[in-house]
Amino acid sequence: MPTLTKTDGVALYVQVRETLREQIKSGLFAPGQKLPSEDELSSQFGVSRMTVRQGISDLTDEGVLYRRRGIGTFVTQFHVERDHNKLTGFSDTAKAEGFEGKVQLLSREVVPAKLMVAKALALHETEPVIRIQTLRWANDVPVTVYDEYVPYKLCHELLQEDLRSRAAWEILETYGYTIKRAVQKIEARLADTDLATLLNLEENAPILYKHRIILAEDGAPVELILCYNRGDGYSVKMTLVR
Amino acid sequence: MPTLTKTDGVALYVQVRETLREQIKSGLFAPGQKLPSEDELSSQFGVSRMTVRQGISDLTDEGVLYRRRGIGTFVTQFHVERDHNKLTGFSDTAKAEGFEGKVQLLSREVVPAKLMVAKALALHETEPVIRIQTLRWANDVPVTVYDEYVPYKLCHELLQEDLRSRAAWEILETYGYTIKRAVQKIEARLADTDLATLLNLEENAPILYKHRIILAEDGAPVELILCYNRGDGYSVKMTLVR
DNA sequence: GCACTATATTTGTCTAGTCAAAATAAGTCT
DNA sequence: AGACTTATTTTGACTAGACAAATATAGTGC
Repeated sequence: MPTLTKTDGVALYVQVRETLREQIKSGLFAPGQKLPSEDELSSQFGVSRMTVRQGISDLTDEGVLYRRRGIGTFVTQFHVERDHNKLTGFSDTAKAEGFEGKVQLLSREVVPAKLMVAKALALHETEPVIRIQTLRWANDVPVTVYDEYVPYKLCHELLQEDLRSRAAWEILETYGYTIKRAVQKIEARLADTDLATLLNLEENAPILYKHRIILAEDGAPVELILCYNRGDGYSVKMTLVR
Repeated sequence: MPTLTKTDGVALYVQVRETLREQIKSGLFAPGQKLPSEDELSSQFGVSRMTVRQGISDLTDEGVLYRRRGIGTFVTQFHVERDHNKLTGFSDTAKAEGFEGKVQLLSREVVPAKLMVAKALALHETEPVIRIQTLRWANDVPVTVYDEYVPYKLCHELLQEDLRSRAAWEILETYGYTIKRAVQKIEARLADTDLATLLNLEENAPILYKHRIILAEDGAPVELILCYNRGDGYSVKMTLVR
């Protein structure tokens, strides 16, 4: 059994969770297989049962394990990719999916908020917002047009920052804002002339449109992103829970 | 303070959670406001602090509350609708969204699994699957074409069941299968002639295409749904977590 | 063989504490 | 006034137990 350390600052339940995840990934616990009971694990790891439970709970939430009262804890059969519904940056996604990502800045300006933007960002109309338009490339193919809006009062430094590797909300994180979640709405649309030109498509080609609001820890909206993805070859993945 | 009952079979932490949710909804705790400390709540509710914490943790996972160590627990500012990423049936959705839903059965037959279907359902090619095609209406407008596949060996009774109110996976639940999650892929496409006719659209109108695999508790796929939504007026909502 | 019963196993819930870490507020010294 | 220290509050992590509920298993009686 692997030994846990009590002094390196990593919580014991996190060490338990990651140890189990590693053992599952390595095949020590195969899909469908029953794990040792919580009592057994707690004595093997040398921690209390509640600590083991916290680690296991994280993995059941992720869908790696499932529990059945009176029977035991099991590894789920088919490990579909599980990290959907995660808010990740473009460069991280590029790295994970294995393509070369490039961001081309189209424009950056301070403009008064349109009604739609003001509504999404809980501002008054005509309040100044920073608007950033970018074109994103994957392996030298233009895939997405980004139209981002951030309240000017939130972070005027955004006008100087380098935008080629990070989205605006990732920069906001470095200024002390804690980004916790985002809500987005997905629709199917058709490319207008401008979009078609930028994305190198024919007019009326299918476009996956995303309306995304980035929320800080306290639930306050910090950014609005309107996102136009070319329809061919692009898809959004998500998991639904009963 | 509301009294919790120890005998009605509802876990105390669930009662704490729902009491807090009700108090927040009623405005007793306003957005941005600080909740009483966990110690205080535990003495007010008459339960241990760990029990209070479990209730609060559920609400932070939902995004209703957020905690800051050393400071306190707070109500999030803007209550965006939170029940995204939930797997719900068509009639439940209709009820929640407030439209009249109707399901029209187009065809139901047993066919050998195509490669794509076999792959999604972890079957061998040509294994028999039940294919169900339906057209779904909202307020007498055709909005979605459903193309569902269920392994024949899983539940042949599906050939007799009434499909007008429930999706196949909802019927599987009544046969003892525990549905826990689904993974789906969303794309933007164009309507072909058949789809355009069914959905009363012009050809090449935008279509939101969903490829959804329903998974049982143990992670085994029990159903594949190919879903074609008309693009105008239809959108998928989801939340992303950092 | 079949229905029922007792027993052991395992997860779910809960308690009553402890200590640590982070943030705030008050007080103290220079 | 400003920097530093100290005490207080609050959440985070953890322990070592307890009992309940669900399931499986073995045994018993007919």
